[in-house]
Amino acid sequence: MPRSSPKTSSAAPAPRQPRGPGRPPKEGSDQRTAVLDAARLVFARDGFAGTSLRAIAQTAHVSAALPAYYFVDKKGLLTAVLEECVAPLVQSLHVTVQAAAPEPVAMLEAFIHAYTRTAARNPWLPQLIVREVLSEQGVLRDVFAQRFAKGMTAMLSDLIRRGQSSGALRKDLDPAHVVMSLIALSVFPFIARPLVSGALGIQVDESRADALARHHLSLLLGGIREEA
Amino acid sequence: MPRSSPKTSSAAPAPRQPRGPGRPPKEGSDQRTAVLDAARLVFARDGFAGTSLRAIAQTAHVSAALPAYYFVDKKGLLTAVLEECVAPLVQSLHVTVQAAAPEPVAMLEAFIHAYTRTAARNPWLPQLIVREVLSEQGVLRDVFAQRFAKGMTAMLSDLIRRGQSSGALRKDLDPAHVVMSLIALSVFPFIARPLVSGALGIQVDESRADALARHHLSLLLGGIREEA
DNA sequence: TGTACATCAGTGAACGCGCGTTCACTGATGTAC
DNA sequence: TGTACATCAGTGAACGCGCGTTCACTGATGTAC
Repeated sequence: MPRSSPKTSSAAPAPRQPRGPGRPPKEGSDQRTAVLDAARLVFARDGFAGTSLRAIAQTAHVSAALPAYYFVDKKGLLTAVLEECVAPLVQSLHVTVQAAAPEPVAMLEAFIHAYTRTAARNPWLPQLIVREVLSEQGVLRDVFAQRFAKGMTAMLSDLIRRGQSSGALRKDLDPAHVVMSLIALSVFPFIARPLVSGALGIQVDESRADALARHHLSLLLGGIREEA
Repeated sequence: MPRSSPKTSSAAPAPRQPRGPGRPPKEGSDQRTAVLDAARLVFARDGFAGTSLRAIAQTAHVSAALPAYYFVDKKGLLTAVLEECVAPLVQSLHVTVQAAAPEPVAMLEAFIHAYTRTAARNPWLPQLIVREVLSEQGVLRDVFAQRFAKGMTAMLSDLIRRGQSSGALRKDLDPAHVVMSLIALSVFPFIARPLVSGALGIQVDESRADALARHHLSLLLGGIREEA
């Protein structure tokens, strides 16, 4: 049993190596995936510090030693969740927005709709990011916050600036502040679900995702003040 | 040594009781306060699960047994933080907004400015609330989320509705959704500080609080679209 | 005033428990010949 | 094909550690008389 993650290195489908002796990884084995999925959910629900590897193992119906077997340690498991669960979603969000180019307002609409749908389908995503990546003492703050945040915010900032240049968007607002507000509106409903569904009575689920996105766009573009 | 918080029950200045025998609480003793302040900071920074009572004791420069002595247990300490640190700030926010009544837009401005100033002066506040009270498995979610959230959201919803009736605010937006967005804009910069100051380059501190509030108001009232 | 005593705030050391992590081991699956 | 062996995925039980919590105790501060 190798100490450095055995299957991780061979995670990419081996391109027809000489195939040394020994048993190859069983095709149908999905225990690694089971651990990863359980970790995603439990980390998001209970936080990194509040989660035990035993709880993850139990959720995944595997032995308590398996998480360490595949992911070396607890931090490695969180890293893997970000690499293998978060990264693809962020990447796909990027692609969707770029597909709506070049019209800035259209890209903005694409971002808000795509993000809202993604978050509604994967409620663990915003919770995990905010709690463990964006917060002050987040375990992987510097490593990953930048990795995902830099690209996304750069794209959005550029988008806003182009909108201002073309005369579609107000020029008296600071682009960075607008990006911050844009993210704030999109993200908040998913990280404060109990408040939103409890005190405000707003359902935040997949079926309401588009209605939510439409509200955000309407408010963001037009503001709440009645035009004189 | 009484098991049920010794000083907590006599925290309110005793109104000239018969004063039974024994030593009264030393006037200058502030160890209880020291623990409470340390807890406020460390809970917000590391999360409830990620914080040890020993860490709090060390921060407060008291013995490891003191937190339990004054606050019974870890949950009791968090409860006390909410009761004695959060509640007064929320209360004062209420008062400030009501003082701006009855004009809805003026109250909105008062809320955003007052909240932003409060959060900038007490960065632990939004972090603590979001992480430990509003999140799915928050330790005191049901007890306290409602206690603070219900009143605040009710006031804000009412305010938006009155603004719509008076013709000052757009009637095609759902009041509950507007309240959600209002809170989202105000709260987000403080819970995602590393993102906001890192990737977006926006400083979130006391000196910038008013500028931040002005941006939120401008965006919220007028939207980002250039008027035709 | 002095003396005996009650009560206080606060502590040091220990408790059992659950945690992350380790490791010798197992039995199924493969290869070599 | 059969047999000996290598390697795999995965586990059960144990490790030391830090945690929340407990409790007998201390010495300063007060009261009673």
